[in-house]
Amino acid sequence: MFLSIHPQSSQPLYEQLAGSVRAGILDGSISDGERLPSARDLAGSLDLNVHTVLRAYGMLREEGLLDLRRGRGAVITAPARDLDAVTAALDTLLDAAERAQLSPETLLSLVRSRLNPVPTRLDPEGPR
Amino acid sequence: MFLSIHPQSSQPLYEQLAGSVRAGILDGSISDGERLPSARDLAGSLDLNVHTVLRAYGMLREEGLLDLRRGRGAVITAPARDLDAVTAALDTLLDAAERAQLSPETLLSLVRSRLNPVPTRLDPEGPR
DNA sequence: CCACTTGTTCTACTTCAACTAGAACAATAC
DNA sequence: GTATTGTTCTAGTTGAAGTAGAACAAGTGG
Repeated sequence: MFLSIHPQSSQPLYEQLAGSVRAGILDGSISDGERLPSARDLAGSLDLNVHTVLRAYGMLREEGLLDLRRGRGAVITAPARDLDAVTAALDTLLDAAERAQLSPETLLSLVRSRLNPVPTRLDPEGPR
Repeated sequence: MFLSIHPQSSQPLYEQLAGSVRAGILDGSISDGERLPSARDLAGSLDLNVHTVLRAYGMLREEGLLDLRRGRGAVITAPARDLDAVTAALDTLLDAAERAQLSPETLLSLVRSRLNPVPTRLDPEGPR
């Protein structure tokens, strides 16, 4: 199981860690029912703080990917998914984006705007 | 021209602004050669600081989307792009992701990892 | 030439998320 | 019971984001 962290990245550590677990689930290197290291252990081996690891674990639980219980630890609860269509579509998208000479930032903006049309946080006044 | 900003969003204001301009270029509401408001004007109408707007403008310039010159302002330098293939591929991807029951976070992680395999900032030690 | 506009480049300050640190506590495993 | 492990606090540091003001340089337009 490869959980890699880049301390110099602009992405928050807990995001990186959660993303790493998600990627592991998708590519099959982490399978359903598998037990992740305890937060304290993982924090030790990745040289992170326990709270940072627990924050990532908490995110994954909210996404339904992880089951957390005291004394036992973190267990993957990811249903089997068929990703062939997703990876194929992603390949097509990246190819099309390259042909259109879209920068990575632009493509990410595009994807983000489709995934999250409006900010979810409380926004009493709305857009200006 | 719609440049909308959500002050409550988790995304930085300058990122939102840059993303809004990118989106405007893509959907045709901002066209090549068009002049954006001066940083001071835009900051006034969006209720932002001048530096925040200039930071967004600077990002867009680095991406080759904007030409900045003193006294004249900000002019779009976006080449015409054919986005039909991109939007079609994006539709397919979102559909496939929904079928596979991937959360938005997971899908974004997936796209990000394909766009940016390794963090670009200086990272003397590499992953741990 | 001259006044004005506008980006460029500084310094300085505030705010807040991210991260670290330590501790006490509660549920679970063995 | 004992050890493990997540849960929940408080508290502190760090750095990016954002604001604020000013001086400056290169254009625009009269």
